[in-house]
Amino acid sequence: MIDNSQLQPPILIVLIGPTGVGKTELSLKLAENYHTCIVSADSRQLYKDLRIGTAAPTSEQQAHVKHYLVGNLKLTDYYSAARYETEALNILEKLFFTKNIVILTGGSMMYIDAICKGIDDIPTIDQETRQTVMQKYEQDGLDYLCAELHLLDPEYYKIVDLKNPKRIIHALEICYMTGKTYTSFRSGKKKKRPFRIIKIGLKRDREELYQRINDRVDQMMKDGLLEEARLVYPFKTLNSLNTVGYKELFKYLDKEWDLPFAMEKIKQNSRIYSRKQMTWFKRDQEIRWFHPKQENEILAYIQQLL
RNA sequence: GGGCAAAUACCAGAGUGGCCAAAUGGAGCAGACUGUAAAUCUGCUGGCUUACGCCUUCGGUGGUUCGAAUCCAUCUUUGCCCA
Repeated sequence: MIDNSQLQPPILIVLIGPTGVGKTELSLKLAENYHTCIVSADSRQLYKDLRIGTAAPTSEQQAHVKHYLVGNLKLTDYYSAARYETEALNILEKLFFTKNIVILTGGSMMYIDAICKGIDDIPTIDQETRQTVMQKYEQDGLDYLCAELHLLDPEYYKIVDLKNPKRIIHALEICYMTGKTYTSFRSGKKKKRPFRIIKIGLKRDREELYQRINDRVDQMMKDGLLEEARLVYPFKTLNSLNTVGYKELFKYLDKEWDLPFAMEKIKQNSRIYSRKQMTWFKRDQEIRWFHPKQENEILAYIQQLL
């Protein structure tokens, strides 16, 4: 007597798509349908104090379906895609003890990839190194850092975007801190996961998506986004608040912009972000695309793969 | 009715005789992406072309000039001022 279902690896349904496309709504339906829970892959919904502006699932929604990795961080907490990979995988491992299907949803492209493909094990940079490199950057400029990188990791130097300070700085941080090249940590290997992955992409016509984004921003304002922004204003320089919806309102609070303009900018930056997400997702051939309304087709598609 | 100023590409706005298809910024479009990624960065943005290049543009028309977005005349529109 062999129960075949026990031999099948569990399944992670990955629901992705640009901001405002309707992931949350559909993820709830799928979760209900499969009597399972949801793990978020959203780098900003992680923060407890950014509920409204990140369109995080509401407490009612969360009472209905259990969510993981939503609202569990303080704005001051250090976080990264690597940390996310570790935490999310731990959660998934536990969930798969009791569930055969779990849903992962969110729009943070790199977080999704961290789960599905994995990222290399690269040490986390300590404060001291971080400051040292930052100081060099500010004092000597990007060209100096590039020259430094050319010496320390010529291989990476050849392929990096030499105009992108973030990349150069990070590579140098690794070199300084570990005494090894950044290249030596870059395996580029896809990690094996103990579960199957079904990637569902949600997309809408651009016009339709933009309309939803615009409407959603108006709704957020009605729901108290400005108040939320005021509360977190003291932390505005933190990376966690380099976030669409907040950075624009900080400009308003700083009296640089008037409110209607700030709102227009939130909408615009959200639209830009949605395009950036699509650019990233387009490369991923594993994604099967649907319109959010095609619930039945989506269910049928999943069914056929189970 | 009179006087003055302005009109530049999607928008704003530089350019005031050749180095101008026209700075710069914004917007738009496309792209890159392994550690703070809602971050950061790149390219394109008059038409045709892979490109060299060619063609059509700087409110309209007509001039001056080897050559005009730039000078002149005139018309139109807009803003301001005086009546």
